[in-house]
Amino acid sequence: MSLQYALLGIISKKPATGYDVVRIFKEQMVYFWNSTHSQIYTELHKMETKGLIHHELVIQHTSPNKKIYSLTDQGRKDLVQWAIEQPLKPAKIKDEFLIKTAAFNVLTVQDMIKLIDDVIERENKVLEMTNSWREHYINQEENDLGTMLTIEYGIRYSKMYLDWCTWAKDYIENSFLNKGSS
Amino acid sequence: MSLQYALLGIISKKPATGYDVVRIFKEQMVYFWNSTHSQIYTELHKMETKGLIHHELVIQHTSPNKKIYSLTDQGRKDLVQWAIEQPLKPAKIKDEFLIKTAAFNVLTVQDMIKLIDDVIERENKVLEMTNSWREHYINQEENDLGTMLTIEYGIRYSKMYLDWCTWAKDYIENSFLNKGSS
DNA sequence: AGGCGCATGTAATTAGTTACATGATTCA
DNA sequence: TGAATCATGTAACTAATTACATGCGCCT
Repeated sequence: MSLQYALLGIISKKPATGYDVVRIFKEQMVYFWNSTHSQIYTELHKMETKGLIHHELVIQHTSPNKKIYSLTDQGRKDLVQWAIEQPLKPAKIKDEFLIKTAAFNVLTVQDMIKLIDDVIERENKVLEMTNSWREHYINQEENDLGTMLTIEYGIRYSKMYLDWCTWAKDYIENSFLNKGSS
Repeated sequence: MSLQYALLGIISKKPATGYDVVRIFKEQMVYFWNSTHSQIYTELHKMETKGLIHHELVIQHTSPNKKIYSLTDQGRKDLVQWAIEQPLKPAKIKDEFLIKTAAFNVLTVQDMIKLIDDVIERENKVLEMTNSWREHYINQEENDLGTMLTIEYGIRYSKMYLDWCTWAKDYIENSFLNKGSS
């Protein structure tokens, strides 16, 4: 259900295709939402049936035809009402790396460090992508408040994650200095 | 599937009941995993059938009987193998508040500020809980590396979230100083 | 008397993932 | 010539949520 509001929110800024939404999720929203193209397309169909959005078909020659979705009045009304009236559900996070971290007791120090290094590399890439996306975004005509706020959130999230990784490596190294491994 | 490894990880530290696991998820792991009792009980059944865990039934008089689960050798082996060999899946986050934030363009400034204040209040409570849980935990006999690392992660996460909220309020106030609302 | 903590489970439904399916254009 | 981008969809399956179900003891 929340996915529908996520989609309404995205489309509220600018009419978009399902394909656009997929890109937005992974470029700008990885830090707080995720979905797949199959789920998005089916959800858009349902929302159109409910009268929350409608589409305009654009015939293309060099690439496949596309459906550009916009909000209906009902869709906009529902979005606003949800945003201000619906009590916030707590965030739900599934982070496998931290599950592995929680289970460090079954690993050797070398394995721990390797896992952390891998995640540092990964998170650095994400941060780089987000940084460059922000730069590109800021040098544009329109800049949307929601985008400015959430992109800053993403950058802070990545930095916090990376700082914690560095701290964790230190903590582990200190813990095992005069103790040996596992 | 990852849930099974999360459960193996928890049980690897200390034998636990389904009920214990539910508590651990919400006290210590809210920052990186979540599940419900119904899912956990059914998953524990499956894992026992697969020979990853086994239980000891404890008959109680003042409260209901309980099943204390421990890892089998196979369970421990599977956990280690998963931790060191399985490539990390990217974290999946579902944070409704940030979806609302992304859609701030449809709201009034008052509504934005109210939403942020609500989330600050909520996050402060979470941080307090985590802080007091950590203090209680540190003053104990055994202290597990995974727990130490992930609890620190949680505290950093909450602080980052709160800092960002403060920053966002400032940003919004500055944006609308001489412009009016919506 | 009513709610919370302890403790476990199943059934029904919804949400999400993975696999299957197509096809032109562009770039290396 | 092989992979990536654009673009949309359905089918099969797995994961997760919500609702239903029980029952004692303790605290207010």
